[in-house]
Amino acid sequence: MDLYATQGFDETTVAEIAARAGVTERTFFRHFADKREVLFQGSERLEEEIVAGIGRAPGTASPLEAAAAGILAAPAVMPDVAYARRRALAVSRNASLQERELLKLSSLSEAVASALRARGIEDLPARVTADAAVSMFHHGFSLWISAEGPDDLAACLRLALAAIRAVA
Amino acid sequence: MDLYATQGFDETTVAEIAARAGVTERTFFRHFADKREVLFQGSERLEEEIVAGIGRAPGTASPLEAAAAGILAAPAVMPDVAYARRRALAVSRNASLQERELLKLSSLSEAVASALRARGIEDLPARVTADAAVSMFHHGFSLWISAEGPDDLAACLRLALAAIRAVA
DNA sequence: GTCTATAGTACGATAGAC
DNA sequence: GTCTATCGTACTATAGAC
Repeated sequence: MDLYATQGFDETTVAEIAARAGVTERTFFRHFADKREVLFQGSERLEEEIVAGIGRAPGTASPLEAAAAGILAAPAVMPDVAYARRRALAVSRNASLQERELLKLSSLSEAVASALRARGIEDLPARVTADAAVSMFHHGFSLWISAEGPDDLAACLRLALAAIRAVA
Repeated sequence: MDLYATQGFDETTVAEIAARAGVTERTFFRHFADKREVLFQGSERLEEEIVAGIGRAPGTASPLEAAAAGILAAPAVMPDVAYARRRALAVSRNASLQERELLKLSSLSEAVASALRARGIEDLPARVTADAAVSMFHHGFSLWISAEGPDDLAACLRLALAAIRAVA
């Protein structure tokens, strides 16, 4: 993060990162599939937490309610806001990092859809509800790290959910 | 597409593509920013058509109705279903192509959100409605190139829209 | 840990089109 | 006479093969 923040992502080589960490380039690639993956370490953990949150939702909950309950479990595994802002700045400045972020969000959508199908929801409704949940996470998170939104991530997520509900 | 289909994307070099086209590698990179971009040529055109469709929606339309009207303008600029299937197969087999596809969809979402803001809609509602529209496009398109859905793209898009409406 | 292929960039030259 | 298209070469860093 220090190297990315001071020099930029493209201007930072794997050799520099490895040297800073006291290992060789080859060791870096043993731990991370590629140079970008360093910034996406907590993503599986986040996905698991959200899926677990959906599992805890009452059986009477609607698809959107269940999915939203999952997203509201996210704050438990999020980093502090200062790190989140640093990271978001780096991502916003680099298209390839944005691509990777979108792939992670897409993976999250599939995990949510799968959890909804496990609750007996049909395929197409599960998929579009999962997309809505990811939209809720995405814009709630953006609000959180922006200057305007509330300091509390959960409050930001609820604002995003309210906006989604108002659409229909 | 022939090379990607027979050998796979990773196994196809830019040198091979350039040779097949009768130009040099250098010329290839003049036309395409990178190797993946070849498969995403019509994306700006699609974006323009959708934005224009939103512009033609009546002033009385709700945000979701206006956005959906834009998406329903998409079939006018889509390739034939056989090509779409070939292309989708190549993308599904390669993570980096999926990343690029998601970036294009993200760009589409921003364009839709911008068109909605131009209609006087506030920022957050515009963003989540745009995400819903992209979800409609994505799943309608998937249905179209799958074996199950209707042959008509517009009919597939309407099915996706109905599923989104049912969520809330 | 070693070796290597290939994507993609930088800089530059040439030449046809209108 | 400007604009745009092609091509040449040298180079670096990523990432995969072994």
